[in-house]
Amino acid sequence: MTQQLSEQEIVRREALAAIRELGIDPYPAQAFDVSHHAADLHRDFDGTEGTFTEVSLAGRIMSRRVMGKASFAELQDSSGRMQIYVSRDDICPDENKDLYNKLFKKLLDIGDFVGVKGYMFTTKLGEKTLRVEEFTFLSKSLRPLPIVKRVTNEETGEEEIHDAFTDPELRYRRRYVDLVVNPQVRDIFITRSKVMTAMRQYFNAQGWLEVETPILQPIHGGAAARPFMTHHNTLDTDLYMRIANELYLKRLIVGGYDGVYEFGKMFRNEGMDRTHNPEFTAMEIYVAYKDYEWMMTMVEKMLEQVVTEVTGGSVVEYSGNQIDFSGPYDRLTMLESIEKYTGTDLRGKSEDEVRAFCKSQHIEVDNSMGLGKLIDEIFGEKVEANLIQPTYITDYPIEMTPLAKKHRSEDGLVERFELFVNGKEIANAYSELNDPIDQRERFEDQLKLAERGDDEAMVLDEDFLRALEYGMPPTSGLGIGIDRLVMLITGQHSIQEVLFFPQMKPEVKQGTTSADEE
RNA sequence: GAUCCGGUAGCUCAGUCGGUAGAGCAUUUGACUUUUAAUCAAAGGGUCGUGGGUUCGAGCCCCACCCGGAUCACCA
Repeated sequence: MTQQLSEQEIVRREALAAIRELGIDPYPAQAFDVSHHAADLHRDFDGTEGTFTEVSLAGRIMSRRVMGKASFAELQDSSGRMQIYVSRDDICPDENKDLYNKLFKKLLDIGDFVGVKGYMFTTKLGEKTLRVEEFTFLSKSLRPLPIVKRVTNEETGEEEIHDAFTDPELRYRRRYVDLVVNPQVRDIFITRSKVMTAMRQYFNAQGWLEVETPILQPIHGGAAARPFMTHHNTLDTDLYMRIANELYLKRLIVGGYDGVYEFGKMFRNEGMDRTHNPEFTAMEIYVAYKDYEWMMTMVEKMLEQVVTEVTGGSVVEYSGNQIDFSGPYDRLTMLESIEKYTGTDLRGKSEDEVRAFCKSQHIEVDNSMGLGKLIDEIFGEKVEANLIQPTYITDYPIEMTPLAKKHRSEDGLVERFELFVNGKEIANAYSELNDPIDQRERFEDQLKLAERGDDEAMVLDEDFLRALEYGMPPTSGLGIGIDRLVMLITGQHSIQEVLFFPQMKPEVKQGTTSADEE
């Protein structure tokens, strides 16, 4: 495959060859010993001469200002940037000045990796700077990076960004470039990692076990969604990419663990938009001998701790709302929430009465909708968007929740809650159904839905029923959409901003014609 | 899936009424030993997303398609 090189790419390849001609390996194998990171030096060096005299840094050259025999450059490592001062006679004490005159001034490009050793000082303009005594070339960059310039406006004191690398398509397709030039993007993923670490620490401290369960499943159970299908050649059997791991985690509770949790990718063959990616991360946890009321208390404690550990406080700003994750959170049953936001109490109402209410509220309904579906529609239209502060909605209609236990006192409802924040669901939990006979009937109800054409109805999993027949303790289970939680905590409005590599259509290469599909 | 917006130099963008393709940064050459988007002088760099059409002439108008974004519908 031949590629058309731009002028700048040709120049960089010529520089690569010239570096080799100087006897310098542009891709040396040996390790470079790093003593500090840029952020450490900005924090710890107070300007006192004679401190920080043996400092070595490594990273990319991000800018360079050459003034004859002396130069300034910015070196960027994983922590940030440090200005370096390079003087010809410092790095070339002998007669041969090639290292400065040729390598540093001519052959070095923005994006190249270098290692520098020297001592810290403060320039007359007050910037902490590393004066370089030893300069080591570490890796050549053959493609120009986008040049993003940040400058502090002297009048307003605000940071202005020039020539920002903002095109979403390029940013997502070349996330590595995005991460190099946009530090705020790097920070989002650091926060994402911290969120997951803080959750793990919370669960591990309770003695619950982190587990892994199959991604390739013969039956796509545990949720209502269209799956991806694949095929195992040796077994000659079709397999599904999991849409949920719920049924496997419950099998582990049957097996005797007190608590199990899994952070896992789920795969759903459905539409994509600002809040949906075909693969996404869910955290599911199951704890024996507990119910959904206990789970609500656990979740609010856990989220308060996680948000506080990650952000330094319990309040997060999102879409102009101050969202406070400190518990306890409001708890409303679904019917109470509808009464609160519509003024109408639907308790004890018949399906026809509820349908008439929908029409009076201009909510679109059709005759295939049962009572549970109608109530869910009203909730979605009238209530959901109002739930800005973390709020538990409890006690859902039984029809839509085949894996939850029937309510201990309310007919037609199940012991389920969802946690809403900023008008969006971020967690879903049940007192888990552990009655194998009831569970079989619920699966059979789902089969009837499937026969009526519902391609998202849940599939009957005979082995899961067998596990329940051996006996499962009363258990509460919870799922949290990690991507959406991270969106909230980092203030992002697109799931693509919290996934390193969001799903994209394949890049089209020029000159190729794609065969017609279908 | 529907509607709207966008795709022009390595990057960010401008491009008037349809009449020779523009700027800043980046790149190249030169000057400069404490710069701060360094500065100064000069130069090179384009299949205007793809394919058709209208026209004497298309970045611009028309049609189709590709990619992306936003909104809506469905879903978590």
